[in-house]
Amino acid sequence: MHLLNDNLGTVMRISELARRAGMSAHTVRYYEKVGLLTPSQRTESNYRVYNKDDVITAEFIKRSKECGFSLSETASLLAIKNDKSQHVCAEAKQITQTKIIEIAAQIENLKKMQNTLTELEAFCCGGQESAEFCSIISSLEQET
Amino acid sequence: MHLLNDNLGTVMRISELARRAGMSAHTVRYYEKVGLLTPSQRTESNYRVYNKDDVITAEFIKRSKECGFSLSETASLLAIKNDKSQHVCAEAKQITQTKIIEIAAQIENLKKMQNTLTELEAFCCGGQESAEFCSIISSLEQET
DNA sequence: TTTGACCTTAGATGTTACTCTAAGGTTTAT
DNA sequence: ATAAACCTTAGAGTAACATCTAAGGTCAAA
Ligand SMILES: [Zn+2]
Ligand SMILES: [Zn+2]
Ligand SMILES: [Zn+2]
Ligand SMILES: [Zn+2]
Repeated sequence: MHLLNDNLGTVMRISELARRAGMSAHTVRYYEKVGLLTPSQRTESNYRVYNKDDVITAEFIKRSKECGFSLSETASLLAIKNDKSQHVCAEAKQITQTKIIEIAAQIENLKKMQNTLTELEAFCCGGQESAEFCSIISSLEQET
Repeated sequence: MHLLNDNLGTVMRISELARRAGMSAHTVRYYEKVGLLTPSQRTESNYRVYNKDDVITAEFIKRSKECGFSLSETASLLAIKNDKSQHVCAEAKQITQTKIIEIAAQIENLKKMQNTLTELEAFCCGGQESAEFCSIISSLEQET
């Protein structure tokens, strides 16, 4: 039986949802398994059926990930989104601020690495001579 | 039987090596399993025995990790360190440059996240009112 | 009607780097 | 002698996030 003659464009199966949200169907099923994205219906033959709201949810997840939120943090944000009247701004802002701090720490750490590596690199000739006196290797060997 | 009466200070068991290199004994065994750090001997009762060179290797691994190298990249660097005459500076420099580029990309990505999050956060009141009009949630919901 | 695209499930696999457990043997100090 | 502290192994578990497989069912079109 055809899925949705009178719903064309508003209702879709997994591949179309995945395409629209920019993820694979595999990933969509995975998100369902971990409770992030449940299809609103099933066909008689048990195919997942998604609607416009599901697309919004899928895109929400996508953007949340792009902002650096983990799936578990995304779940918290989705819970707010899905029942806004039962949640307050403070919750969303808290999650966001925590993430900002976390990312700042990661950036700091990477910058330190970057500095160390740049120093290491600067003194290495990078030529075809033996690594016997390579500054990169000897810096890693000895402390300070 | 006592381990090493005539070797005190130069030879040690796993806990001492771990302590000196700032890692757990578990982790040392793990590094052995993946081929990074093999004890130079075993006692009669099969305890791992490490010497000064092993400490240097363990510290090498530690510093390499702190520079952002993965265990597999660390393995390549260790291979150079352990047979310097058969390797050239170009190899070490190549690994280092690749890592520098990789880290730069990570920093860029995190900075983008940071900017996005900071924008999201700026417009959210963070108060105890309903999340109905929360700018964080609605930004994640809609595109652009 | 048959091909090919699409869908279903449970569950295995992959990555990176550990971290821990169980069940037991060894060493050292009191 | 016995307890505390240490060691051994194989293998399971963790985190985060998928990714893939096998074995099969469904659907639309040529
Ligand atoms: Zn050189
Ligand atoms: Zn060099
Ligand atoms: Zn508000
Ligand atoms: Zn808000």
